[in-house]
Amino acid sequence: MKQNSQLYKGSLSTIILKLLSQNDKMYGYEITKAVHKLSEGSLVLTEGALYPSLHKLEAEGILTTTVETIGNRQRKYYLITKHGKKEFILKLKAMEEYFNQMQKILQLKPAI
Amino acid sequence: MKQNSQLYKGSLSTIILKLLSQNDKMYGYEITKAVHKLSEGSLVLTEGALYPSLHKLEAEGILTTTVETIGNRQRKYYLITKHGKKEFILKLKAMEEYFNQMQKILQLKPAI
DNA sequence: TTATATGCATAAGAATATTATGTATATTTG
DNA sequence: CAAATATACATAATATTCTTATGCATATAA
Repeated sequence: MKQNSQLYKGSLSTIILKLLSQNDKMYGYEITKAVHKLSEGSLVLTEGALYPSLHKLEAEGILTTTVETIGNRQRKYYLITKHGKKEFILKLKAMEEYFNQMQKILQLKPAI
Repeated sequence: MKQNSQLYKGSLSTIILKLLSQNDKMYGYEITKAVHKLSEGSLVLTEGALYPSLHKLEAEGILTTTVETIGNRQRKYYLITKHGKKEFILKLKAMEEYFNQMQKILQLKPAI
C-alpha cells in the first residue's frame, strides 16, 4: 500500500480476509477499489502487493478461487475457506492487541 | 519485535522516538527493557532489529549519540535532535491516521 | 565458579512491500 | 473512429524491516 507504506506491512492479509468475510466472493481488482473507497482514498493497494498476497493465502488454504468468464475476460474470484475464517479471527485479535499496545505506548487517543 | 512480528514492521522507529521524546537520553539495552515493561511483556524488541534501526536514525540526523563509560563498560546514549522531533510528530500523525483507518475498515472497537 | 544479566554489534535469511513492466480486453471521450 | 482510460491478472527486480544466529566483552547473582 502506498503512502507511509512501511506502516502497513503485515496488515494487508487481514484487510483482504475482512473484505472476504463480509462479501463471500471478490476478485483482485474489486478488492483494490474497495480498500480505496473504504479508506476514503488514503490507502492505495498496489497490484504487486495484492496478487502475491492472494496467491500465498490460497496456497495456505485460507482462500479458494473460482474463475468466471465475463464477456471475453476472465475474473478470478477469491473465497474464504472455513480454515481461513478461523485464521482471520486470530489475525484480528492479534491486530487488536497490537493496536491497543501501541496506543498505550504512544499515548494516542483512540478514534472517537 | 517478536510475537505476531509481521504486524509491527514499521512501528519500531516510532516507539524509539516516543521513548526518547520523554526521556531525553537512553541507551539501547534500556530501550529494550522499557518496551518490554511498557507492553507488560507482550512486545519483545530484538537486538537485531533495534541496533540497525538506531544506526539508521542516527545516519538520518534524527538521533545523536554520546558515549559514557560506566565502570569498564561503554554505554552509547541516544538523544533525539530538533529535526528528529519534527519527524516524530509526522510519524505519530501518520500512525494515528493509519490506526483510525484500520479500525474503521476492520470495524474494531477502540480501546476504551 | 558458573549461569545470568548487561551492553553493543553484524551477518544470513525471511517476509512483505514498492516500482516497473507485460499482456489483454472493455469502455469512455474527444 | 481513434485514442485514452479503465478493467483485469501477473511477475521480476529491488527495498525495507524484521528474525534468528552469532560474536565479543564485562558485571553480577546463585
